Order: sequence, then structure tokens, then C-alpha cells
Amino acid sequence: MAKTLRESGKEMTAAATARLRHGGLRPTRQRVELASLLFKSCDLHVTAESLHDEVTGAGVKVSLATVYNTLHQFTQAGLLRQVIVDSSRSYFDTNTGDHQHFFLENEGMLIDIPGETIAVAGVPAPPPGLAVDRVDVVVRVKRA
Amino acid sequence: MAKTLRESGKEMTAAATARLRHGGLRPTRQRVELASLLFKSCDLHVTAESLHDEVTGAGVKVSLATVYNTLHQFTQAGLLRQVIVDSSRSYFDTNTGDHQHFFLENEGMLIDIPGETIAVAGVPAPPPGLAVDRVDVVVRVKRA
DNA sequence: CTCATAGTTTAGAATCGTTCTAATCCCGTT
DNA sequence: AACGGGATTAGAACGATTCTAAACTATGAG
Repeated sequence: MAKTLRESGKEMTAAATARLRHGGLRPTRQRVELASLLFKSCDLHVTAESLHDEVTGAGVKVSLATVYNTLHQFTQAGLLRQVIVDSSRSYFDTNTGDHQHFFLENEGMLIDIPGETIAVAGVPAPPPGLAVDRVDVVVRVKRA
Repeated sequence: MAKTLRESGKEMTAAATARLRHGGLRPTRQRVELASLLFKSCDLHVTAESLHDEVTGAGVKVSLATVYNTLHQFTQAGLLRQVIVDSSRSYFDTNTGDHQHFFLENEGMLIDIPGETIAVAGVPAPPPGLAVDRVDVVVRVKRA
């Protein structure tokens, strides 16, 4: 029924707004709409372009510049995590917890690997004056 | 003495030429000069720009386009390995063996971690139809 | 409720690394 | 020395991203 739809839409909006406020970001129309799309499902991987296409396809009007701004702001607020697997595109992951990735080189697609799955041992101490920020593991896979 | 220098230069050129021939690449002036520079020392990390600057600074005339072409050809020939740690630049590593990297995010600099140092366990089977190409570990470090 | 203000959005220009194009050059063979 | 095909090059083109400056809007004060 229409009511249920409308209500779930409102809940999403409310949730998105709360998330934004928590991250210190003003809940503008654009940010709320992008957040709703992004956090609707878990483990979503987007590029600026793909997110812009998706949001535009949903009939929402947001400029590409705003998508870029928003992705960076969300990342800084800890709502997203940037994944570096391709030297020409930036990917953003809605899963900000400890986990790793498969990267399908043929398709330019990411698949999450849960955090406990892979164990990395023997990481040496970083050079003096530096601290480990993160240990990224990327399992690059190709057509067999 | 001048003789020693000249001789070592010749040796480098000869070594570079052999390396190129082995990789199925015609030893042109530019390729030999780039190879000499790259394989003079071990564990060198360059970007197209940095290599172009270095070779130009050494008084050698090579176009940026050729540096790009050469880096890709060397990579395809197995003489170099491309390292993806930054979404805006490509790095190339003269160490093509099994090893990992520290990436100093503040400086945009790479440091090799020998292959045996880090152990990665529990890499799951890739999705059907795909094969693991490589498992990359990047230890991202920042100013403490 | 209205206003002022500071933060946001936007179109379009600009930038950056990289690739492409088409003309010229040169390595290896004849 | 001449030839033929790969290699090099300058400059244009490209795609992703960032910048700019003007228009807009959320928010708190009055």
C-alpha cells in the first residue's frame, strides 16, 4: 500500500538525517537523498559516476560536483570508506568496518570479504615517526 | 677514473640491452636509457612523471609519451610491476618478485616489505569462473 | 514568522594524469 | 645505401576530479 511505502521512505529519511547530524553534516535535500540511497542496503560499492547515475535515474536532481563533495564529506565523517584498487577511479564502500576486498579486474567490481576471514601476520613496524593507518588487502581476481 | 666510469656505463647499457631483448623489446636509445636508469638500483619506485623528470634532469631527451609507453611495455614484459596505492597516480616498481609495500600517505612514497615478512592466511576461494591473480597488501602509514 | 548568515549546491571552467593521433624517425635487414 | 615496420614525438584529446563564483537554503536570532 502507498502508506507503507511512504512511511518506510520517511523512516529512511529520518535515519539518513540522524546519520548526517551525527557526522556533523547539515541534512540538506541532496545529502539526505544520497544517504538514503547509499545506506539502504549494506555493502554497497559506488563510484562518483555510478552513484550520480543511480540517483539521477531515480528521478532526483543532484549535480555531479555535489556527489563528489558528498562522497568526500561522508568519508571524512566516517560514514564511508574509500577503497583504492584502480588507478583511474575512486570507489567508496558503505561498509566502514574492518574487512577486505575481492577486486574483479575485468568488471571493475568489488566484493567484500568479512574482516575475520583473512589474517595478516608479520606486519613490520613502520619507519620511525609513522604509524600504521590501515592494512589493506586486495585479492585481485580475473577470468580463469 | 674516466675509463672505469665509461666502462660501467657500457656495462649498464649492455645489461639493459640484454634485458630488453629478453623481453622481446627492441633496444632503442630511449628504452636503453630508461632501463639503465630504472635497473641501476634495486627496489626503485617511480611514477611516469618522476621518471621523466629524472631522465630529463640527467640530460637525456625522452618525451613523456614515451615514458608512459615504456613503463607499460616493461610492465607487460615482466620487467616492472604496477603498484596501485593512489587513485590519482600509477606507481611502478622495479622489484617484480613477491613482496608488499608500506605507503607513506603524506609523502606519496613507497617502501618495499620483503615477501616472506608478511603472511596472509584465509584468502577465500574466488567467485566461480575467476582465479586469483595476486594478493596485494598495502600498509598505509601516516605521521604519528 | 522573518531575516541574516554561514554553509551548500551548481554549471561550467579548469586541472591533472594519461592516452591517442598522425607525422617523423630509426633499428635491423637486405 | 635503401627499405620497411616498429618506435618516438608534439600536441590534441580524454576522463576523472577539483575549482570557482554565483545562486540557493538550512538554521538560529530576534
